[in-house]
Amino acid sequence: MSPSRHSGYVPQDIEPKWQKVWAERGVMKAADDSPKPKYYDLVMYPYPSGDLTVGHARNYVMGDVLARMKRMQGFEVLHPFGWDAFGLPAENAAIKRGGMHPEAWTLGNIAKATRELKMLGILYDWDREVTTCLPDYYKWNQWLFILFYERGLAYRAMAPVNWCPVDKTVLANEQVINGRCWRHPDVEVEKRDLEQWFFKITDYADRLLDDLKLLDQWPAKVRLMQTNWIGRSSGAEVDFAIDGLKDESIRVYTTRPDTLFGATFMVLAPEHPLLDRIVSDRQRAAVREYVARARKASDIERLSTEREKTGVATGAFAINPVNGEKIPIWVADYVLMTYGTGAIMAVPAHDERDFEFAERFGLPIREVIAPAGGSSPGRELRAAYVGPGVMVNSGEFDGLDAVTGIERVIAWLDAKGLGKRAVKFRLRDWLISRQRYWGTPIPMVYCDEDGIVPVPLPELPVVLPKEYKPLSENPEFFRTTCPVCGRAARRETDTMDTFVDSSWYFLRYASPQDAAEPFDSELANHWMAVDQYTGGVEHAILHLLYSRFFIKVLFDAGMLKVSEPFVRLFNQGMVKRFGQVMSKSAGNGVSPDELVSQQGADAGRIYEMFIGPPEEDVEWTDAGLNGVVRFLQRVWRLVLEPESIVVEGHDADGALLERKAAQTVKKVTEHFDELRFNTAVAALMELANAMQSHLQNGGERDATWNSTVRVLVKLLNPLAPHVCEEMWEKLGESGMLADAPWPEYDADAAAVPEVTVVVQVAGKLRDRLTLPVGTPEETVLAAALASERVRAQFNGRRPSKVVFVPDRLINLVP
RNA sequence: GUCGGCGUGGCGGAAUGGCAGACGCGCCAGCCUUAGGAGCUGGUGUCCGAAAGGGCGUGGAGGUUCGAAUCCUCUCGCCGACACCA
Repeated sequence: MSPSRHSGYVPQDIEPKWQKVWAERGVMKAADDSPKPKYYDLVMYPYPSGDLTVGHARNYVMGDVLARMKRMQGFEVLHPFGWDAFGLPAENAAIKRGGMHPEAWTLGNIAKATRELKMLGILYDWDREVTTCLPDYYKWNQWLFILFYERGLAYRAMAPVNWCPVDKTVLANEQVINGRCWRHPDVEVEKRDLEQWFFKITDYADRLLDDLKLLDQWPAKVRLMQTNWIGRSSGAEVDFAIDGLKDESIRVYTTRPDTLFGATFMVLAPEHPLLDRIVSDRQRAAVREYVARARKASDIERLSTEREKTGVATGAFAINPVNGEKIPIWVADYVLMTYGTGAIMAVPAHDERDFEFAERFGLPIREVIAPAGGSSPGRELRAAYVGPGVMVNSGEFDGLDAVTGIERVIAWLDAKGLGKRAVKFRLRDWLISRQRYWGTPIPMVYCDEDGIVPVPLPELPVVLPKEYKPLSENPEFFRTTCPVCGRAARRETDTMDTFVDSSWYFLRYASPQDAAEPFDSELANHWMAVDQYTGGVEHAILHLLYSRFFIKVLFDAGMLKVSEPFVRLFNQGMVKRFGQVMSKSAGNGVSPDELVSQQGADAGRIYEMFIGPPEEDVEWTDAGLNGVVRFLQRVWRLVLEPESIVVEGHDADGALLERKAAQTVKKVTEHFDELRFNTAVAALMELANAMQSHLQNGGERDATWNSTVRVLVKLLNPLAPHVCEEMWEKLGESGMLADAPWPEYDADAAAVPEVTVVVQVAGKLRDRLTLPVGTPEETVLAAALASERVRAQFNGRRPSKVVFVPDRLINLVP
């Protein structure tokens, strides 16, 4: 369907015209020194995959609609854009295209996507564009890395990695498919221990958790996901002596110190350092074999909860500190070395996993928490009881409520020096090393004399060599001299996780050309925090957590005054077509190019917003798009060719139209602010329908009409800026619509006169009804009837009176 | 398994305690047209009825309330996140 045939509305003519005007006038530029209040409107910057579809564009349209409204409302809007340009796909594409450099592929995609975004009329302040693969940007990744290092937040440690023995390279988790290499489906991935760089995010675990309370404009779901990810638990660490070994003890962590008397065995993780020392000669061979098997098991096997528990007795015994009991020590892979102390006291009566293990290996189960009133001595447990109850079989603690018991037992342990209160987190430190070419080189040097030495700041950036091959195989890159002693030394050849790039890019937008530091503190403090951050829910945990971490570190370093980066967060849904997420590679993509050349950018923008609730996944259909084209044609006719509308009646009501316009101002303003774009579009369609009825019913094109026309054009402008700008000009208005003030909400004009009706039964107040009073008699009647029906149905009585509040009282039923 | 979300016409969805189905798609009828995959007008939850009118209706069952798609309990179904975190 072509929109051009039945009105003067030809998007292909007007859209390029206005895009050029906006660019010339610089309406999208954010002034650092503006007296207006600032508004920082940010969409998550994309990976330039070369796959830009109207699906991704939906996101950017949302950001643009908000930016355009905020500008009209008198805010100085910062609406920048950039590219998450390092990363694996560029390397894969380069390999696939034999010989193409990742940089050429990436920059080519960026150029293409930029053109398409402009074509949709999305206005970014391109002067502030950030591209993370350019030395101008990644220099500051290196600078920040050294800052973290100097603050004790970057450290090196051994960590297991996925290793492909054929490619002799480390694989990302996503490149391991069913325990095998993605490029060699018949080759099993090995676990190797390598020295890796970590950021100490766990130092900030408490603050990252506590400050979630400040983020009241984030989706509850994301806050919950972060809470679970950080996973704070509190309990106690308890030392168990080892039978026959005087100088060693094993420390366990438990959240249930109240069940200490029910510990009937102990379990160590296969990697536990003391395992080798305590194991009995008799069990040594079996334990060795078990540990070797556990190491080899793939993550998938080991993590499966379906799998039956496995384990081996060590032959050693621990002494339960509360009662001196000797309990066997086992080794089993359901205990993780990476959480707590790598050792647990097993209380099968009150822990499901321990129960399962005890059943399997015939270990004793002793009840120490009895459900209230349910304690019968010697009763047999059929499953672990994890509910509330009273301590039993627990010596001096018998009879205590379990919750109180936790505190008492901790105090008791503390007093005797056997244990203490402890808090543990599920969150682990952030492993940032990547054995990849296409990323930010980690700016460190290894010297035989001086050890690990950061590259001096004036020597940054450590530039990625042009030649595309692994850095560890590129002597020109890794051969260097020690910044301290000047002797030959070796550079770090790992690059950084690209999540480092994205953890602070929104700060760089504040001073994108700053050559002295990653960002200008004063400007960053001016623009931060981000008022609206929009992006996919797939980043609910990592990107958002890492960014929050970065901001807190920079806050502590005195470089920022805000301690949280994003005030309001929104996660939009995905666009599907033929039931699948839209993408070029899936063959179901619609490109902005196609959309703009067929229906125009404005129709496409409105459709993107009208297609469904912004947080939901939506299905793209061509038929739905046609409805929006019709709407724009109708608007064009109403605004510029009203005489073409056939008059069929003579009962138009100017007051009604005025009220509708005022109500629409309120609705659209609120819905845009709340990002409920679909209902905002519906409200605008209602207004257009009301205007059309008005003319058809013989309404005058008087002052009310003219102001309604201007309200419609302004409210529609953020969604369909090209056509609105054109209509604005044709209406003979001076100045650009982009700078025109947003319509004022006139509450008086919008108010539907209301009255509160109080229905009384037998003199007692029973009901209040607030109702619009258009024609008073009808309204009263409607209210009364509704109430009467209710009374009749419910208790057979009828209302005796209807009371108008405040000033009238009438009898309804004689 | 645990946690969270969602169930409304032929379809996408409105309505967050007050006339269920706004708005749009699709469909039906009519107008206009040489023509229509355009435009305009009217209709379109379901059942009874020629109509006026009325009955039923928000996955299911109960409950709270004068009043429930909306709040509570249970249940069924779908989707998402986490997944042995002691």
